[in-house]
Amino acid sequence: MQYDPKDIEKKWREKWRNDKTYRVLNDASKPKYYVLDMFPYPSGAGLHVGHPLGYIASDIVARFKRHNGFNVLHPMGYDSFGLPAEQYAIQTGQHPAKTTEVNIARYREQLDNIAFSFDWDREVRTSDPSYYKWTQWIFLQLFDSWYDHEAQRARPIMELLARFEIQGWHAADTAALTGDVEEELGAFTAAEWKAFDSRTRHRILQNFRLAYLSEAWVNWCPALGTVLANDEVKDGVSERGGHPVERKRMPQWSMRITAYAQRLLNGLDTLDWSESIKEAQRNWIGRSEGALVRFNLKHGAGDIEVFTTRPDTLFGVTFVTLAPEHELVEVITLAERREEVMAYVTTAKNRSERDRMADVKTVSGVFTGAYCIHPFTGKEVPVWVGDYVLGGYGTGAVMAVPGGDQRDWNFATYFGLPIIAVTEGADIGKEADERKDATISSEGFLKGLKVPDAIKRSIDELVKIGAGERRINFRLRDAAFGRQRYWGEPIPIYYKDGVPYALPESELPLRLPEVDKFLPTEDGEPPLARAANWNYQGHPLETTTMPGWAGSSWYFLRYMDPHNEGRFASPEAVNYWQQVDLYMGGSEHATGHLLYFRFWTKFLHDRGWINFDEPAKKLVNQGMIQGVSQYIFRIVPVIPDGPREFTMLRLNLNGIQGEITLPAPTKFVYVSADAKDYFSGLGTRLPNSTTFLPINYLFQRLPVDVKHVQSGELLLGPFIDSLNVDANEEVQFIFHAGIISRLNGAARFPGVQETFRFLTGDIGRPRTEPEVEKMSKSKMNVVNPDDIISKYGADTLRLYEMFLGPLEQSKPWDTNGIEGTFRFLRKFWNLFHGADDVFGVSDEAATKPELKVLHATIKKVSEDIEKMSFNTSVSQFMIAVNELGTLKCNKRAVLEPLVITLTPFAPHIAEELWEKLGHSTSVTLAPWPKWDASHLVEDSFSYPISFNGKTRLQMEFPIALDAKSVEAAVLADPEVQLRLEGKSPKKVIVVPKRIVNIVV
RNA sequence: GCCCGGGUGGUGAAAUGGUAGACACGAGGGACUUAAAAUCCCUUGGUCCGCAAGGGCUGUGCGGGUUCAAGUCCCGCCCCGGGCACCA
Repeated sequence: MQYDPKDIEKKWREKWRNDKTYRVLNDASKPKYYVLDMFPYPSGAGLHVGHPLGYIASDIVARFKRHNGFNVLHPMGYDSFGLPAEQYAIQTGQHPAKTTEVNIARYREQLDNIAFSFDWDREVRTSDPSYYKWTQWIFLQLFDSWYDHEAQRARPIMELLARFEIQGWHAADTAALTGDVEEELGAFTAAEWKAFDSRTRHRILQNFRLAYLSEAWVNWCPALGTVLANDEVKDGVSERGGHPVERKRMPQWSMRITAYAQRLLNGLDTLDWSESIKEAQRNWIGRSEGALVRFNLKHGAGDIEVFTTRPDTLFGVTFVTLAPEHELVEVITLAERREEVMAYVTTAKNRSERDRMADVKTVSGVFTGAYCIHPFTGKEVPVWVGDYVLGGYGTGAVMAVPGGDQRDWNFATYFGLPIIAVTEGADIGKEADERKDATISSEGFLKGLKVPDAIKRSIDELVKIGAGERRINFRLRDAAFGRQRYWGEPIPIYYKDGVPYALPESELPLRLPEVDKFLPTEDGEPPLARAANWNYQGHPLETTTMPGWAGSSWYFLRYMDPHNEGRFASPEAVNYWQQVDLYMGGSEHATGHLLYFRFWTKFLHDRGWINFDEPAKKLVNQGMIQGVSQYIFRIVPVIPDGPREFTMLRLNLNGIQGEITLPAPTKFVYVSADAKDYFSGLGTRLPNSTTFLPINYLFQRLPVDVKHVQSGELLLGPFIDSLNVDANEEVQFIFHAGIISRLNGAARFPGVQETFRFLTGDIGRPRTEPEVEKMSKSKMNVVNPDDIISKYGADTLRLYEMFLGPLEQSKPWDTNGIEGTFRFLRKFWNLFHGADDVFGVSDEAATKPELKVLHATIKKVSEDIEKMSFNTSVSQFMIAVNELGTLKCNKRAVLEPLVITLTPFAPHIAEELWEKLGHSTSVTLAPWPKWDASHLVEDSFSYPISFNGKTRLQMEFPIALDAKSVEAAVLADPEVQLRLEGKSPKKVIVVPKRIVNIVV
């Protein structure tokens, strides 16, 4: 029997399913290993070849650990709430739950085809009420918690209430209770607290809750009645529809992730994650040390607070800039400047933040007419508004030091504001001096100090005169948690007198209501406002839903105990499975998902629900699989029905050779990539001064479906079929050697009647031009694993994806090499089958060379899996099969252990052969073979003999021979002597079992 | 601008400081076959010398350095990919 994956793979898929081979029990008697993949969003496009790359790698590790006696948790599920399903629902009216269901079914089928060892009994879906019940429950815990910065952990809000009743709240509590990173709060005594009405108390508590309602800036699009993400806004209008967008402050549910900023930063040091991901998180958290400085206003009470990392440059301050959103803008602007300032503010703040940040070149701003007082010099400092200052970062105001900060310099130069040099050796006529190792040269007490000393000294001075203090600032902002959307978890909150209250736990899950349309209401309320009876005991329920990252922030816990109805997971399950041992996923989640994931884990730990505070010990990012698009070129008439006849040059390998008149060129004139250069000067003159194409023809580059391309050549038949041309319509191809065309299915070379076959055989096929880029439908370069599986089988796909190269490296998907892995499997199969294709293995004892191959393979593959170097393990398997083939080895003693080692990579073929070898239980349960070093010992080693590091000849010596004897033997060799030309070597280096190097 | 990756044959790639290019694709040649498929064998970094056997030189983005020995370590550049950012 020839190796035929089709039947084998189907057979085993069914058997695994029926036998529940991959079921995992919480069996505390075995050591555990938790392998987790980032679960997919089930999009309508289905799985593409990029998805399985990580899944296959983690599956190999999971299976390997299982063979090595671990109880392995390796689950899969779906991040099934999300925008695409909702958009589709808006367009088609289909309920997102329905389309999600259909998409999941397709994903499941595709995943099953690749033989992942998932325990599907543990599948979770974030959109399933039995799952989101617990997402809502965690939300309620967050709502019920505050962060104690002294104890560095979250605590129940009750404990804060108790504290208020005894101590009230004082300015001195700011550092302890809000960690200096949150909003200011007015002081109150214990007596005052007790006297507050419930509304006031709730309002105050919002400042402490980890899930809280606050005013936040959003991109509001009145026409769409919804809030847009930064990247949905371009040039102040919505990307879809081009409707105006305004920045608006709206009540929003937020997560106080900033409370965890320092711990999220510290925790990184304990994690076995890639340095690039950790660095990305560090940058995102963006801790900076500096000072808070207060500039008193010249007129009226109050001050402008600025945060600066460079208080040492204070003497260089020549103005202060406020963000357009800054609340003081309206207060301090002089009446006569009001109109101009407000006009600027309106335009500036309505630019999206991304726009403002991306546009470095344009400087814009306006003078408020107001002044503040420099804390050290007492001089008046003008206050400006500029959109280079962002409202959401720091205090929303900067002290501008044009001599020390380039952005301030640009602003000052543009508006003609004074620039003072702050550092020695600065050339402020050209640019700001941002060096952090400079010496301060400005006037005052900082003069002559190095920057770090000057920073310290300036803060001391600020504290002394009460104009500022040391401050740590984080770039990280609290995460917006509410979404004006339908397809997400409802937030379990109801409102009484406008005050938000937690829904009782017994009311969970708060199910998504039915609505007539998935659109906002006419007055801009989110879709949930359309639901009938959307209230709790007569009180309105929250109408926004949770963002996509809510469900994925804790899913790793649910897999541990997915059907528990009384808790998100039982303490026993959590204690047993603990952290994820290996987390596999894309690096695009570096700052989104992975940060929230860590945040929720820390929170659940603080409140005592779990006993660890990082979700995943080890993280591996699989590289991106890019698509290889294929482009062909086309000549199209600019006027579709205009005159068609034109003259072209006849081309061949030597270039241009005569003219061809195409009597009736059609709309389908394609140009092979190897001839495209002749068209580069389109409409202009070619080197021999003959116009090639009339000016009213266009030369286009367009992608062709990668399915219609093989080895860089266009497959004419399938391609022409895909064009939907009438059978009598002509399609022409121009390429290097000439022109071919097809009419009525037959093709002819101009002037000569020929068959199609002649043309493809003789002239070849039109070449396409490849380009590596992101996989996308529009580029027609999406490769779906199903096609490959139906052609070669899942085992080949698994092996090939691993063989492509190092897991973490991005690489283009290219099936050119896939034959190699398929051939390998066939050769592997043939080792067990005689020339007549009948299964047969021998029970003879293995020979020494056979054992060497076997043990070298076990060793290499075992070590490579631990290192996640799967491409090299596949190579080792190939080497083993080639060598065993040469040795004509069909011995059970060699092949049986080899089958086990191949199982993690190619489980179907391994199961089939294992069964043929006479086993009745699954090979997935077989213990991993141990390699024995004694089989790998060599008797002798062929030393490369090099002269000055250049290898010249080989000499074989027994391994046991010591360095001295090797040296003597080498020098005694006549050929070595010949090369020495009588000279005696300066030095001879002998590295046993490695090399001999003679220095002359 | 900053941060993180990465530059090795025609292609994907391999290489504890120790024989650069394993393994695979592709290409070329051959065997088997009516033919095809499949399989097997040989050649395959570049270049030069040689009828041949064989040999020389050169070669891991570029320029230096350390070392008996560098794809690998150090210094300085260039290029490509990805991420972040008027972050004060």
